[in-house]
Amino acid sequence: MTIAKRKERQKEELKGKILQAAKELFMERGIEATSIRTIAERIEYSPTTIYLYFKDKDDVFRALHHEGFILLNQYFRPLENVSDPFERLKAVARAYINFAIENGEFYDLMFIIRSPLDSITKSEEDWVEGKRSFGFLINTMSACIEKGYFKGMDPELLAFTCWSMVHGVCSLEIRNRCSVISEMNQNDLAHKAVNIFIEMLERMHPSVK
Amino acid sequence: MTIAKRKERQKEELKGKILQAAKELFMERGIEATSIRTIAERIEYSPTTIYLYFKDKDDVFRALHHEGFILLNQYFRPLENVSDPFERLKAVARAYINFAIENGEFYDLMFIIRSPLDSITKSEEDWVEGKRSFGFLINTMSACIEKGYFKGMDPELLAFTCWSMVHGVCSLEIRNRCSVISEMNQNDLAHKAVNIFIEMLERMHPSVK
DNA sequence: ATAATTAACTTTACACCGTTAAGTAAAATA
DNA sequence: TATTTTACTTAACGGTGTAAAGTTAATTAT
Repeated sequence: MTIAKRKERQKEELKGKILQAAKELFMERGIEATSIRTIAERIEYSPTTIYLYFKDKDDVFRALHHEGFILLNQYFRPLENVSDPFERLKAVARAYINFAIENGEFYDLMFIIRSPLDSITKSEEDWVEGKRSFGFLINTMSACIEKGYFKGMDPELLAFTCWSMVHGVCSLEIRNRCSVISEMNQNDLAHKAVNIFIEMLERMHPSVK
Repeated sequence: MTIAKRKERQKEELKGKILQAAKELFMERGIEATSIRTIAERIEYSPTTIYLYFKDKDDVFRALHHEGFILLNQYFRPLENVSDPFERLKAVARAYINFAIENGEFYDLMFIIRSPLDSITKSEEDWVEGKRSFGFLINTMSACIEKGYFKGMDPELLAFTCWSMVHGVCSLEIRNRCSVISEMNQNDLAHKAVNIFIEMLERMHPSVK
């Protein structure tokens, strides 16, 4: 029966190789240039072989989408040690932006692109990493509220609002919509905008009023 | 020479028909399903005819992109009558969201999609409508600052921050990233989030401090 | 040991896409 | 009437995702 196990392992290995090639290509050349055929070429298999391991192209990118959220959660994990919830909230915002800047293609796939997500929200099971990410934000927000920040507000709604703002900055940056801004402000624009947003959050704290 | 004029007119007419067909298709079925070939089919010409009127596919969508900004500016125009700058700022935010909700495909094209913009920022000339849109926001913001709001802040940076937030909400909505939010909050999520943001802006006003 | 079955992969093919080059028929000009 | 120009089409190239059928080697059954 050990021979069956080896086969199993080999299948798993090839699946991994496909994913690895897809990841490399889409990080090197972007998602647009990553086709089933180019993936196949890189691993030296015929294109249709990929369909023995993945349902369709979306299925490949769904796997990368999943990896993206694991990576994002790695950005978040160290922040669990920031004990003050409001400081943690600010740190989350900054970590999120750094993730976006350092992993533009992943960010695109996870939060901007249309295709593979429709099938994800239905499949639920691998979406758990996504929920963990947003969960961390909600928990942080709830802790803030418990500590007296943003009194009387709905943590989920407030978390979404913060996410929206930070996502807005990141997606405008990634999709090149920042050219309307004068050159003087272009540098570090994302962080500058988020600093303003954080300042707004600070002013909402009762002690500042 | 009147015959030449008629010809000129007819050429202009066909160009208009192409654009109209493209617009219909992309509003009905989305940009993905709007190909040169489907546009050609709808106007009952061969696909290659389109290339006699537009440089390439991007050129077609650049024209629609332009139309989109004209439409957005129509949402903004009535707000010029709102004399109080802070009220105007709030109205701009709401108008922007309404535009996005009521013209999802246009919004996608104007603020999310990758393709046709790279060529736009270079061509400048039809980008004027886009500049008018953002200019209106900046002017409003400047008026706010002049009136004592957001003291000492950079109007451009603050305008960008506001835009980011509102864009974040709209793009998460359009690209279906709101399913993490509980059903209770799903209704009118965009406006709920923006209301929170506006509340933050209000708290930044010195008189509230 | 030989025959039948299954697994892993490839070849071929279909229907789409954007785009270019060559061809055509009618209209305008010489 | 002959020539050129205009407006358009046909055919074709190289790309895409994907399904069906074919192939070859390994495994299992007799």
